[in-house]
Formats: sequence, C-alpha cells, structure tokens
Amino acid sequence: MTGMEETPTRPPLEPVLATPAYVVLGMVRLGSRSGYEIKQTVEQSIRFFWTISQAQIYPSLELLERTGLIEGREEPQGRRRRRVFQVTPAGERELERWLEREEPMPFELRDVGMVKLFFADAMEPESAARLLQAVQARSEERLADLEQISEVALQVEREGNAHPMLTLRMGIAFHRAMIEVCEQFAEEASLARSR
Amino acid sequence: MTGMEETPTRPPLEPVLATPAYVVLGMVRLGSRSGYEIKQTVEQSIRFFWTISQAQIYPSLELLERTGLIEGREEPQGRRRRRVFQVTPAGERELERWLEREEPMPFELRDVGMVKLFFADAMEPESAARLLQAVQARSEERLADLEQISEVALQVEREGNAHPMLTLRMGIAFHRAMIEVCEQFAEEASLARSR
DNA sequence: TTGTACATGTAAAGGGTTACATGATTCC
DNA sequence: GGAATCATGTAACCCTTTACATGTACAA
Repeated sequence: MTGMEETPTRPPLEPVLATPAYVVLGMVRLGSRSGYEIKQTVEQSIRFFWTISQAQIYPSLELLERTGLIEGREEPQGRRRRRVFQVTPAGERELERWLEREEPMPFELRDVGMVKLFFADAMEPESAARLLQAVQARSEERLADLEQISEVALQVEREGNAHPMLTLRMGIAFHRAMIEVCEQFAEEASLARSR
Repeated sequence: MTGMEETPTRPPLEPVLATPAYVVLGMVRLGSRSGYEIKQTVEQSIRFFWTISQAQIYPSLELLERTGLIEGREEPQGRRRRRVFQVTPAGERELERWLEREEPMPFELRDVGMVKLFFADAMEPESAARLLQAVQARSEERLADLEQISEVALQVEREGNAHPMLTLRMGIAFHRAMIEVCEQFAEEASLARSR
C-alpha cells in the first residue's frame, strides 16, 4: 500500500459485485450463453467448490447487463424465448480486477459427515465403523464423478484454458486423501476392536 | 418402537433437531460446560468443517434443556453469571440416534480461492501464478494450525475419544493434497511460461 | 485505569435455497 | 399423449452471521 496520494475518504468508485455475479460473469466469458446454460455448466464444473441457484443467476445477469459488463439479446429457439449474453470489454476488465483483487478467501467447509465422525466415540464401535464406511463411500462416489469430468476438462485444456483442470485435480486429490485416511483408520479401529 | 398402539398417522413423536443443536449437545457431552466454552471448543476442534455462532448456541442450549436432553444449573464465578450444563440419559440416547440416523450428508465446500483459480485463464500468467501461490500459502497456514491441534487431539485420544484425531487427520491430509497439487501445477505452468 | 477475557442475550440484516408459476419443445 | 428438457422469473422461507447490548473479573 502506498497510501500517500490517496484522499482521506475514498468511496469505492466502481460498485463491487458479490461473488455470485462474478461467477456468472466468468461463466459467460467461458462461453455459457443463457442463464439456463450457466446453471448447467456450474453443475458440471465448479459445483464441487461453489454452487449457485437459478434464483441467483437471472437477477445477476440483469445486474451485469445494467452495469454494462455483459450484453444480451433475445435469441429465441422457435417460439421458446431465450436471452443470450456476451461479455463486454468493460466486463472483461472487471472480471480481471476481481480475480486480481487481494481479498480474504475463506475456505468454508460444512460437512455433517465429518461432524458425526468427530462425535462418533459416543456410538457403538460397529456403528462408528458403518459411519466411517458411509463417509468413505461418499468420497468414492464423488471421486468417480470428478474423474468422469476429466475428459471434458482435458478438452477445455486443449482449447487454452488450463485452470479448470487444476481445480479438478484439487478435487480429485482431496477426495483421494479422504479415502486414504478412512481406510487407514478403519484398519486401526478394526484391530482395536478385535483386541 | 412398539408401533401397535400408535394412531395410523404417526407424526414424529420426538422432534428432530437441527444440526447446530446436535453439535451443541455433542460438545456438552464431550465436556464443554457453558455456552462460552462450547464456542471456544468448536473454534479449536471442528471449525475446519463446521462453524457455529454465539447467536445459535444460547438458543440451542435453551431448546435442548426444554426438551430434556441437557440439564443446566447456575454456577456463577464470583458475581459473574454462568450457566453450566450436562447431558441427560435422554440426551445421550438422542445424540446416538442422530449419529446413527442415515440421512444425506452433503459435503458442502464454498471456496472463492478455487473459484478464482478456475477462471484464472483470464488473467496474466504472472497474476495467475500469484493467485495459485496465495491459495497454496493459505493451505500451508491452515496445515500449521491443524498440526498444532494434534497435541490436544492426542490427549483426547488417550482419554478414550479416538475420532477427533480422525477428523483432524482428514483435515491435515486434505490440505497436504491441496499443497501438492499447487506445487505440481506451479512447476508445469512455469515451464509453459518459459517456453 | 484500561484493555482483555469471561459470560450471556438478541434484533436486524444478509445470503441463499426451495418452491411455485408459466410456457415451448422434443423424445418416447 | 405424456414425460423430460429447455427456458425464465420470483415470492417466501430459512438459516446464519453481524452487531449491539450488558455486565464481571483480572492482569498490566
């Protein structure tokens, strides 16, 4: 921070959008055209670390258009209405500004499965083992999902976007890590039970 | 459940509590006595995969006491008020019932850092590298925190509660996995940049 | 005496999802 | 002809956090 040439009170000149709006902006930039398509793309790309509901998408699109960051036009399919969007130069800049902005990035995890495991010493050992198994199975399912997406990510990578593959690898790595810990602990616990 | 003397339509006899209430119940069972203490314990144990604010804790304690799952009594420290709680046999049973209940356990992760990384192909390569570095640093810090807690978890384990150590190991494993992926990708990207 | 920790309580605001509403198109 | 998919819009609800309010004890 230089601080020297700043005026004492500095109101933010450009309105700072909320994260969902930036997500929508980013998805339009990556080629999602309609609100419906954005929802689908989110589900098969970032849903592992970010979700967004329809009820957020359409108002976000409206806001982005009002502030000139995207431009939309009607492009109906037959008689079915449809509004498609593309990012404006201003939108491109604002997306970069957000990406580069240094801001707190809390890693927010909410997992009832892990909470239950934390308290699992209150259970019968066999029940605790079943719970552990359920948590492991969940990660295995998720891992299978993620590995399926690899094909798409590889295609996206060839088209010049290498970072979706990075976040995919993170997801894979970290469910693998979960599974490994589950397996280790299950073994230790089963030894302890048989003693 | 005997079932015979029940009326045809069977409304849930025992009210199903929300997760925060079960978390509070579980913490009281593990030895947290006051609301204040519960908050502290959560911060140094499960905050990595579950948070709970003061504004949820006190009403939860009230609810748990009303439904007979915990029992409280005033135990002031000098002139400073303080209400301490302990789990009743009914509370013990209800906690187990919740732990054993098979219910969906969504793994909910919300991470602006990963979202930004996903879109990072829109940045200058150097900026993207900085962002990656920031995400890696964040996991390194978190890892250090978690490793610090190990001592406490080890003590808890000796006292007969092995599962807090399990969830701690999960946290450690999965930030290590994140760091590893960051390092790998950084190397690949730096090679690509120098070409 | 001033700041920090202990201790509880709650109103208001915020952010998000669910659910409903509407209608066209396509596939079986 | 009916179900699933495409497509948009929004009101109501729910959960959670933030912020404020109040007061004691203790250490620097």
